[in-house]
Amino acid sequence: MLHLSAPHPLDSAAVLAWYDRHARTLPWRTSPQQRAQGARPDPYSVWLSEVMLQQTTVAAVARYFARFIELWPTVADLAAAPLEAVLVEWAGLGYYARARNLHACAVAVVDRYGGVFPDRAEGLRTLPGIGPYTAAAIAAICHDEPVAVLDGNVERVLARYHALPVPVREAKEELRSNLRCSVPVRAGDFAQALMDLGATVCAPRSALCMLCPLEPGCAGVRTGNPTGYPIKPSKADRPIRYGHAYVMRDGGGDIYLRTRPDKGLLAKMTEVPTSDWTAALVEPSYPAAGDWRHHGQVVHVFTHFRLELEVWSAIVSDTAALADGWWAEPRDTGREALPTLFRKVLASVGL
DNA sequence: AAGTCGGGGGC
DNA sequence: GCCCCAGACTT
Repeated sequence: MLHLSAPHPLDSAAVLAWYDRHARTLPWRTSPQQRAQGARPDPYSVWLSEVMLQQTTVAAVARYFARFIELWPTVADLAAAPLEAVLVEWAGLGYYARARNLHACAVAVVDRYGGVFPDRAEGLRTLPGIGPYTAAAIAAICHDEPVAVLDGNVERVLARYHALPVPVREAKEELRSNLRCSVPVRAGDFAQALMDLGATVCAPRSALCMLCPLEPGCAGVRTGNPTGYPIKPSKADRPIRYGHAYVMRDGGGDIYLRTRPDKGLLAKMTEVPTSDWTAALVEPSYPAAGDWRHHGQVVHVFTHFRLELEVWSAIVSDTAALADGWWAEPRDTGREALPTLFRKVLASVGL
């Protein structure tokens, strides 16, 4: 089914001219001026930033990016690091499968390609954690391969430009093939230009069309309601799950921590023990004997459900049954792979 | 094609 | 509160 009534190439020259004047300065970016003088971005930095930026804002990524580059300046350094160290540094950024795939990808690049990333999107696409978007982005930005770089920003720009009459998901491949026809020689700058355009001019709730280099051909402007696009699919309501979290401390004040299962939510990350998370709250079932004290609730919102945990703490003496985890000093929890949820739990008991 | 997978910033 | 973010992977 075709949804682009009159597909025509974008004015890529106008987009590039806009980008030459308005490109954002980002830590992982090579500016259009630098690129014009022959500078090429480092594929490792581009890859690292692209993975971190998946479904994640620039502001949230900046500190993590700097820290990873400081700790692991090359893909070989990252590949040589233990996965546990990578998870510690990723903690708080979310979508932890990205961190596991990041490490697996680094190992694969070293083992399969001698530490050099493939230069074409087709080759990049075979690596863990690199999907259609990321493969295209790396190949375009690093080598100017003329591929369509289609992220959420660009989807919005194109949905408005074409006044796309259906949700993006139903027309994604059509948008991709159409965009491919508009890619100029400066493929990397063009890709970053469209993403900057979506982030600054053609933003989710505001469209500054008078500033947009694509305004002359934009069907969304002609409808009089460009921000009405993209059309959103109906959203499912978020269920609530309930449970208990048990913060245990030994006689020395150390906190009992353990590793979550290999698969599923927050896989392989560090946690404090909790009950199952269920549709209705059940009575607490304390993991060890002690004088248990209630500390109120922690509420945490995940993508597809909302979690409300009752937080309990106790000093426990019989620690024999707590053998699968370890005891950590409160001052050392910054070096544990604790997701934000469990940092909230510790904070609620004053740790 | 739909579901799973975090967390935060902006409004 | 709600929306969305330089998406990938599984089923």
